[in-house]
Amino acid sequence: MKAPRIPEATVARLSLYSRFLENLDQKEVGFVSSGEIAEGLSINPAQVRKDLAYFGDFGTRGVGYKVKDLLGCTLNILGLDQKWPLILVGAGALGYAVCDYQGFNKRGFSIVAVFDSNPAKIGKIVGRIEVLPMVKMPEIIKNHHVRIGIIAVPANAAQEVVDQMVKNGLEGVLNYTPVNLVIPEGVEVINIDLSVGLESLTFKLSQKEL
Amino acid sequence: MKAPRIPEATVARLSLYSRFLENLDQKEVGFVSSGEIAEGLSINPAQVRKDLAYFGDFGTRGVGYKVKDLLGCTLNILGLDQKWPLILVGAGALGYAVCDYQGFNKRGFSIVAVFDSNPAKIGKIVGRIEVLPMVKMPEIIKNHHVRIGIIAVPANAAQEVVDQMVKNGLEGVLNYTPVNLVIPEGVEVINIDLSVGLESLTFKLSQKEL
DNA sequence: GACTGTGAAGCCATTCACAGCT
DNA sequence: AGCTGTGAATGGCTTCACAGTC
Repeated sequence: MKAPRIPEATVARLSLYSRFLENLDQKEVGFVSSGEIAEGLSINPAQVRKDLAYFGDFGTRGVGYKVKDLLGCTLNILGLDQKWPLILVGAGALGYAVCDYQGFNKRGFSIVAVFDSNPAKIGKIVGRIEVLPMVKMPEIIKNHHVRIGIIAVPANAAQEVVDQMVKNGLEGVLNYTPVNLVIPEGVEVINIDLSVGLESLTFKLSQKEL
Repeated sequence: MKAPRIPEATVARLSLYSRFLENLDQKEVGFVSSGEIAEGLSINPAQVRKDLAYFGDFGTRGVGYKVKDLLGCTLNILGLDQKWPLILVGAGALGYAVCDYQGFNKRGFSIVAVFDSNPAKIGKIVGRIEVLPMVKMPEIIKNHHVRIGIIAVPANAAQEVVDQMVKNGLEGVLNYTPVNLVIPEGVEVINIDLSVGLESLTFKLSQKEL
């Protein structure tokens, strides 16, 4: 595998390709062209080819890409050929939703523990998993070799939570909180903002009136 | 207000600025510089100034921006000086989370109705709101002048839901489903993918090993 | 002195257009 | 004929650097 530095945007799309291919594979489609992928995802075909070509020559000219092979490659590149145990902090409504979310399970992720700082929540069951107190975090992370944590707590608790995660050696954080987390070099954070998109919509609809 | 076409990315950041300013205002901070905003959001200061300058000259050289004024302007630009009633389809865990999400309420959004196609869910209460059957959608949309809908259903139901939304005149859709929705020209869709970010993380962490 | 507003430069990403394979 | 892989062209966004203002 050669690695001439992959654009951020390409990685994000790779995830989309991979899921798209999974669907095709389930429908037992054998081959697919860049044009078909592009249409299914509302992307430019050249974009699809260029993205895939970063990682090697997967396609056959005149034919397209073999679904099974390409799917395997995308999973491989994304690191999904290995198991990624996750921990989740926050047993509120958002935490429940994350546990319940099919997109994680389907792709081989598994949440091995849910934590909450509220004593009233400890012991409750969130999607088959018992909620644990925060003090158990070090132990769980070590025993399950967890590298990634998910933050689904109220905004004012987010920094405190990520500090603990970092202290316990986590290398990646998925942050559902609208907070700009401060983290040391070497830890990766991905922010998913549930409401910025809504305000893009109101902006656009407001503009329409003019 | 002049409008020389605003970059997509600028609009997204405007939402961040606006929330950041709201926090400052609550702390009764009077003035703020582009550098301070930039630091708080991990952005380049020049970026902040350029973004804000698209909409007019809000700042004072040597001083910075007046928090209250700038906050008002951002809200105005984003269209948040008016009420945006929303409907939500999907009374599962994700739907609960969306209803519960403080980011919407704090910014003046209100969900006026929750719909679900599952008869077992009808009549249940989601965050003070009763779950209604899908057939009530036209009536609610008309009576409350709803323009934006939120989709939080399982993936396989998403297209069907958006079709109904469009048929009933909605102009904007916030889609939490990992599905590429097909919609007619003139309807705005924002996709928020809860899991793509996680796969960016696994990609990066996998690369680290090399 | 401090900070904004902005042309110019630089960088990244997307799209085009076509050569090359099957 | 059909579709991939890719240099070249385009377009958009970000950053720099500095003139202008308080």
